[in-house]
Amino acid sequence: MENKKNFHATVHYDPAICPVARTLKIIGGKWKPLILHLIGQDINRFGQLRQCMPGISKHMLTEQLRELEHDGLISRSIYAEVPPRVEYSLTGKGGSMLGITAAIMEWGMAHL
Amino acid sequence: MENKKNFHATVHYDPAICPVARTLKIIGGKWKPLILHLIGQDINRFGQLRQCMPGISKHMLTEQLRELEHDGLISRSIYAEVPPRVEYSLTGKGGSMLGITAAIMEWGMAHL
DNA sequence: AGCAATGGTCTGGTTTTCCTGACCAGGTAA
DNA sequence: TTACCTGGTCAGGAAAACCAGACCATTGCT
Repeated sequence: MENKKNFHATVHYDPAICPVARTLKIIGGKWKPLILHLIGQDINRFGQLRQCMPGISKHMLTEQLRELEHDGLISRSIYAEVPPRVEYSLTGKGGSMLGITAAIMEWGMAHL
Repeated sequence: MENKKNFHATVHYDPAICPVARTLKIIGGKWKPLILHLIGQDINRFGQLRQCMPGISKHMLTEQLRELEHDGLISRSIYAEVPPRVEYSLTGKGGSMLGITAAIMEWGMAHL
């Protein structure tokens, strides 16, 4: 126990290592799991996503999408049409998040 | 299409029904999934939880625990010792959240 | 007397999150 | 000409989340 008082109550746990804590740093916000879930359902255009997230502002949605893209979870494709169309899709890494959103959905269906 | 312009882009989706959105209302914060995960690991005392969540204040931890208790996910037991001991444990409903935290943990282990 | 231990509460202030509403491009349709 | 489409950007401010540090009770040890 070295220079450690109160040994019996200490917990040997490193949050810098904990995969739960670290994953939550990436998707721990208010919107991100929902965005990933929606894109996974092929709701993949900016306007459609907004419709599905009542109350979110354009600014915030843009910001969240940029962060997800930066973290390599989604990719963004622009189609040179008129008016221009933008589609978001899950990357492999992003698709692997669907296990989490599926667990969330299952819980909701069972308990709400 | 009734009185609906721009029909082709509308999405038929009700967020008040979406189990993902509704579940996120309960555990969508910064700390709650981690708290549930830790209690699931038998890290169940106030002081221990604090150690595992660097940066969280006593006030915030108290608040989150109270909300989880209010939502029926955890229960609180006080032992009349000196100094008094308090232990938190998962209810059945709370235990069923471990599927979600497990998915989060798995993702973290695979991708970080 | 003075300190340690646990599990908090409370005040006051900072930081993060989030929203509203205006604005933009560039083509198209009335 | 004027309005509309998409997918944004930007300024400004409100609200929510969050933190540090002081304080409290009780009992036992020194």
